[in-house]
Amino acid sequence: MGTIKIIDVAREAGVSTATVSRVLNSHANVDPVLAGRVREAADKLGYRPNGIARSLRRQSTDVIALIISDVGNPFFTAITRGVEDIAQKTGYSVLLCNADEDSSKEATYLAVAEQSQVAGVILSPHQAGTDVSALSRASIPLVVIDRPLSEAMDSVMVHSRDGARAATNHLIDAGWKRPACITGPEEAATAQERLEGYFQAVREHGNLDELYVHAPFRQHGGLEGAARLLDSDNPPDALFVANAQMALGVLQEVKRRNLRIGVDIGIISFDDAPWAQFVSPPMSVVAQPAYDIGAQAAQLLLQRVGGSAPIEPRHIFLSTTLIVRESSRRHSA
Amino acid sequence: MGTIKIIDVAREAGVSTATVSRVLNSHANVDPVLAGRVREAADKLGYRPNGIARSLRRQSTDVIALIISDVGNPFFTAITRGVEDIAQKTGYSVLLCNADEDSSKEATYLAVAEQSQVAGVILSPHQAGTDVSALSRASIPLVVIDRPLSEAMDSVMVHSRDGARAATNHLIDAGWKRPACITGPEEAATAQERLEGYFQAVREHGNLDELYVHAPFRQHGGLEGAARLLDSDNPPDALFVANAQMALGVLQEVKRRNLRIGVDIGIISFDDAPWAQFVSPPMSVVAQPAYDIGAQAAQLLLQRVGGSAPIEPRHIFLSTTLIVRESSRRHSA
DNA sequence: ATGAAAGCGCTAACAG
DNA sequence: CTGTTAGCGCTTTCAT
Repeated sequence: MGTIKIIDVAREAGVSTATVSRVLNSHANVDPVLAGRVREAADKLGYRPNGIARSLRRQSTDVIALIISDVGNPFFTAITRGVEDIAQKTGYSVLLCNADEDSSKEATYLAVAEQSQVAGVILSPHQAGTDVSALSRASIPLVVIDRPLSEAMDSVMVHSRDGARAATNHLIDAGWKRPACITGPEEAATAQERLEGYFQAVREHGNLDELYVHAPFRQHGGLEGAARLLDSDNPPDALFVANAQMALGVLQEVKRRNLRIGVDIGIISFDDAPWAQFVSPPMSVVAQPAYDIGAQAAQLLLQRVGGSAPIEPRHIFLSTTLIVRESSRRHSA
Repeated sequence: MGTIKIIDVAREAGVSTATVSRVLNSHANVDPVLAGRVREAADKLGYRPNGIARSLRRQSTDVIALIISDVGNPFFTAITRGVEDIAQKTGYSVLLCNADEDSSKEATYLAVAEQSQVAGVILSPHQAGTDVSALSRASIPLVVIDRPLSEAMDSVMVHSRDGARAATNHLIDAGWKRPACITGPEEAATAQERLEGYFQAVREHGNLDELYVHAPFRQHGGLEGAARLLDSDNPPDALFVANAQMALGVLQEVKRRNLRIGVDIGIISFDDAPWAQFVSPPMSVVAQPAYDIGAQAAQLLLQRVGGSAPIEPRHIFLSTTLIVRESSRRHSA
C-alpha cells in the first residue's frame, strides 16, 4: 500500500493537483464545489501531506529548534516552557535538542537544524566560539540565550555577574568568614561571570581569600568541587554554587561530612529549582527569570522569522533575584 | 549569495552531480583523484547538503522523535538520556517533543513526526486512545513507553501497580493508620495503576478506608490533592504520591500546615528525583528505572528501523525499587 | 568508474 | 477560477 499523494487525490476528485494543493492550503479563489470534492477525496483516500516535499518546494518550515545545554537542568526546562508558549501561539512547533554540555552533540544538532531548514533556532551555546556560520549561510535566524557568542546575534542574557556578587555579599554580610565559589567549567561564560561576581564581592571586602574551583555544571561536579575545597588546608566556611544541579552535589558532600548547614557551613546557589525551598535547610538562591528568557527569546526569533526585525542584533538583559532562605544564614553552634 | 548546491560543486570539480553525490556519501568505487577534486570543490564553495532534498529522495531520515509528557518531570528527562545514549551510538539524532500533558500538543507533534518522516518515534501517550494511525500508515515505527496504548505496539512499561502496592504496604507496615493516595488524572493509565496498587494494599489489610484524589501530575496538583485530603472530615495520616512533581506540591502544603513529617504525617512518592534524598526529611520513594526505559525503548525502535525485528509487538516490563528513607517512617511525637 | 536523466511529492508561476 | 508545468536539491538506476 503505497502512500497516497496529491495526484491520487486529484484524480479521485477529478481535478488537477494544483487545485488540490490550493484547497488543502486554503488559498482563496477556489470553487466551493470543487473544494468539497477535493476534501472528500482526500478524506476518503486518507491523504496525508508530505511535509518534506512541501518544505523542499516552499523552502521553509514552521518549526523552530531549541538547543539547550542540559535537559536535566531545571533552568533549561523552564526556558523551554517559555519558548513553547510563545511559539505555539504563533503556530510554530518547537523541537528540543539536548546538547548535553557537549560541543560535538551541539554541532550535530546545529547541522540537523540547518539541514532540515528549521525556521529559526534558539541556542544556549556551549562555548563562545561555537560555530554557527552554517545557520547564517542558510539565513536561518538565531537567537542566543544564557551564554554569549563571539558573533553578534540577537540575544537574551542574564546579569549573572551581579547576581553572583549579590549572593557572595549576602554570604559575607551573614557573617561567614571564608566564602568560596564553586563554578562551572572554564569554557562556559556563565561560569566565568559568576566567578567574577564572586571576585568582585570578595575584593570589595578586602583581606578575604579568593577560594574557588571549576567543575562540570552537574551534580557530580558540585560534589567534587565541594570535596576539593573542603579538603584544602584552610577550607572555606561558606559556598556560593553556580547552579542548581551542582548544589545538589554540594548537599550530598556536605551531608556525607556531617557538616551542619547554617553552623559549620553556609550555602547559596544559582537558580531557584522547584525543590530549593524543600531541602534541608531551605536553600537560599539567586533566581533567574528562566521562563522569561525563553519567552523573550522566542519573541525575538519570531520577529526575525517574520521579517519584522531590524537588521542590527538586539540584546535583552534580565536581572536575577536574591532569595534568602535558610542555608545561607549563620547561627552559632 | 544563493546557496551552493550539488551541481555547483560538480561544475567546480568538473564532474557530474552523481559523482559528487557518491563521494559525499562515501560510496565505494570512486576514483580517488576525482574524489579529492570533489572534496576540494565542496570545501572551497562551502557546500552544505540539503537534508530536506536528501530525505525526499531517500524517503528516510536519521532522526527519531521522542515525545514525552512533560519536560519538567525528571522521570522523563532521565528517559531522554537513555534514548539519546543509544540513538547516538547508532548515528541517530533525537528530537525531543514536549507534549506537556496535552492531547492537542501531542497530536501536533505526532503530525510533525509523520510529515517530517522521522525514522521512528518513541512516545509516552497522554491517553490510551491517542491516535497513532498516521504513523502506521506512513510505516513509521513506534515504541510506546510509560503509558500503554490501546493498539498493540512495541512497548516498555513499568510495573507501576506493584510499586504502588509495595509503597502503600510499606506505609501500613510502618505503622500509619490511614494511608491515602494522591494520583494523577483519570485519563492517565499510570495514575490508575498506581491507584490500583494502593487499593490492593489497602484491601489486603482489611478495614482500612480507601482515601484518594486525582490531580494533575504537577506540583500544584500535589498541593491541591493534599489540601483536599487533609481538609476532609477524617483526614489521612499518610500519603502515597504518584509522582515526584506532585510530591513537591505535597511538601509545600504539608509545610504550610506545619505538619511534622514522620510524626503527623508519613509520605512516600513515586520516582527517585535527584532531590529526593535532600528534602527534609529525606523522601522515601518507589524508583523507576527511567534511564533503562529510554535505553530499551531506543533499542526496540532501532531494531524496527533497521528491519531486524519480528512482526509481532514486543513488550518489555521493568520493575520498580522501593527506597525507604525517612519521610515514611513513623515516630511518636 | 562515471555520467545522463528520471524522479521523490509538492507548490507556484503562468496560461488559459 | 482551474490546469499545465517547471522546478525545489538530491540520489540512483541505467547506460556507457
